[in-house]
Amino acid sequence: MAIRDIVPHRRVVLDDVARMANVSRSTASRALVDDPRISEPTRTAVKQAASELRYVPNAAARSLRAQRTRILGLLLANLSDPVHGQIAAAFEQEALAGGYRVIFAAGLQDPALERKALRIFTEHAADGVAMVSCVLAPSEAQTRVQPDRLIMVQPDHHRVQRYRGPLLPGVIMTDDASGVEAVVDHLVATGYRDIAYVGSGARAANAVRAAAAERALRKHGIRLQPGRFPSTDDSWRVPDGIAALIAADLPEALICHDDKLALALMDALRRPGIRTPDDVGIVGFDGIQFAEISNPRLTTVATPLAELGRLAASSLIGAIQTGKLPDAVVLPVELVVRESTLPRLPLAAYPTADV
Amino acid sequence: MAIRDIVPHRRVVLDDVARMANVSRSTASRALVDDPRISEPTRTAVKQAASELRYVPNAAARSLRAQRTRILGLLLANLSDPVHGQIAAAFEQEALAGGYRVIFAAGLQDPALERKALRIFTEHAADGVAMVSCVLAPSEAQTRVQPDRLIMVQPDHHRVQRYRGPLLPGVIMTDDASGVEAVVDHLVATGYRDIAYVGSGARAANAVRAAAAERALRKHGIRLQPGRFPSTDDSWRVPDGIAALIAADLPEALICHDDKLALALMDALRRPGIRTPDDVGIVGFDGIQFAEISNPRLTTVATPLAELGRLAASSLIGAIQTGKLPDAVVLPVELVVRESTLPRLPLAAYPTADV
DNA sequence: TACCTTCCTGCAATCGTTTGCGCAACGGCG
DNA sequence: CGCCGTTGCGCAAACGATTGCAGGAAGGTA
Repeated sequence: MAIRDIVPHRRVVLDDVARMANVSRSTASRALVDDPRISEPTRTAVKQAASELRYVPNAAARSLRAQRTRILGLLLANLSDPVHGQIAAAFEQEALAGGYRVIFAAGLQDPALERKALRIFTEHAADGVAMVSCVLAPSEAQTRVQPDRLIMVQPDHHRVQRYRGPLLPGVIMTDDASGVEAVVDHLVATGYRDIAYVGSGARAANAVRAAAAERALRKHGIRLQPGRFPSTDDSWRVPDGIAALIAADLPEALICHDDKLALALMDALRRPGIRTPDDVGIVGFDGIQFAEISNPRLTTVATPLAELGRLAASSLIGAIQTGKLPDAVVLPVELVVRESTLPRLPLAAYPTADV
Repeated sequence: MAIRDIVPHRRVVLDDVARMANVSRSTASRALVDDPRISEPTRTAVKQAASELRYVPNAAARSLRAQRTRILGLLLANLSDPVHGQIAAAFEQEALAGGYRVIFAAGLQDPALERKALRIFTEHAADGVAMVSCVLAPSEAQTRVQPDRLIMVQPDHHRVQRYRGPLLPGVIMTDDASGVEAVVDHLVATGYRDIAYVGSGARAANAVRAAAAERALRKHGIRLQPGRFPSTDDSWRVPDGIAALIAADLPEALICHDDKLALALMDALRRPGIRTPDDVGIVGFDGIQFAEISNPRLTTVATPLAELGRLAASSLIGAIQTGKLPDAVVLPVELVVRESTLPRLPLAAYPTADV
């Protein structure tokens, strides 16, 4: 039987394959998934027919019947953000390796958008959902998707809020508090005393990092003036107005909410003529790749971005298969000291540990 | 009838809604989509029941019957890349606004991965597919997914290869050649003569940009030595070896394959003590946001990244609805001159046009 | 009363798979 | 020869929605 006898102008379906192989639909289906009940010659014939016809199974039909979609929903703050880009890439790769597809949505720190995304995931009956840096309360999220198929990635709020109870399963946290503490210790050890925090208004992690900075500084007997400088919005440029404000009341060091802000701030401060690290030390958070090649290279707290994505995906897949969500985990972060918080030295004298 | 009488521990389906509203499944279905045949009171009752039961339609069942999934497949080079992140974000947003969901895959410049992704899109019966910066030949891609539902985003090869024939519909191109030409004109006008190109081996756009640089330079009577410097791989660090090579044979200006490479190269050249722009002019390509805040700020060719994403999505949706792919289009790019190709001036004297 | 519209609703088929169950055919064994 | 266990396959029923078609009720007209 030739291909053209079977294929009109319609998608090839399982029946076509079965017909070509002279077996029933059920046999064809079983042969394609290597069901042991099917004999070797039949299996071969079916596979041969399938490949000849370029048969591609229909995921919707399969999902409908199997009650399993092999789709993972990934909801994150912002697709274009380098931090989330790295997480997303790792998530996608891990999911693909496990045989799962990923459907994405950006929450943009907007609860309404996040709800909408969760609804979409539910419509598509995603087998699992991961939320990264979202603003929706975990309790609400759990009412909107199957709570035992939900992974949330977020900073460790508990540590800062001196929370002692048991942790929710399925939460993957980064130890932002320790990171900020390491930053403060480093700054103080380097000789900085007048230290300020600059936040990025819209971001979910802001409160945690700011509070952690406050506590860590207090440990050294240094007081952080809350609200000393206004928070910036989430854009790539720090307004000249804010830069001028900071320039007029210049601390010795600035802890920034994240790397992007740190880099943007370094740039904005160049206009009023303030140099890093000569005039002010600057440190970021996240450890994005641009921080490694900025000028000066940026001191930051490296978070395991790829690991976060991988772990979220693999935890989810594990939860789907075993029905059990992994316990909450707090991933360590690492202080990476680079040029932006060091007294100016000959370039060759800079530490090269991270190169 | 109370909710608990109807909902055991199973997902709510249309039948449940129908039963609660005392109508048939078909009436319930029609009421939910505001079919004019359904009377007002019935419609209201059904909607009331649906919301009370928190009914969410099953996308798989709907797609199966309707032969339309409202899913768009987006295949791009690299999810974690800032360039593609911006495109992806815009694509997702536009798709969502049009009522479409996006399923992603990263091709990583690997034909095998790209084929696999296309197969996945086919399995999910995506209504449309967009490929951004992919390496698969358009002709092959067209055999693997419905060719009239396929958008490809890529640099304009034709311009460089002096191709004169008709352009394939459904292709969205960026005018890389003009961009590079503008760069060269700018460099020459600024006084640079000894100009080299540094490529990034794995990237698809590399050949186009390199060839365009060669042609543009020839126009000014300048010869580009092909292979003067080795291509880098796609990483964030330029190996010290390559930096040393360049330092030893330093041109007056370097045209880099993209912004990431340009920034990485500026950084790598700092170690042998070469400063930008004092010792060498450097220019990138793409116009990523970090190029606006690097030190020095980077001269680059801004490509309309968000527009690319939006246009890809809206073209696709248009093609799905009208059945007709839009004609090929070439989007203009724009030279943005910043500090990295200017003689060192007092900071205040720099052009601020793009600030 | 008979008949025709108009409006609203329900029946049942359909989309393309997976899968529980039943049934032949076959060979071995007593 | 009769019985039984295996092996290999097919029948038909799901999964949850959409939709062509038909039918019942209500109202108007001759």
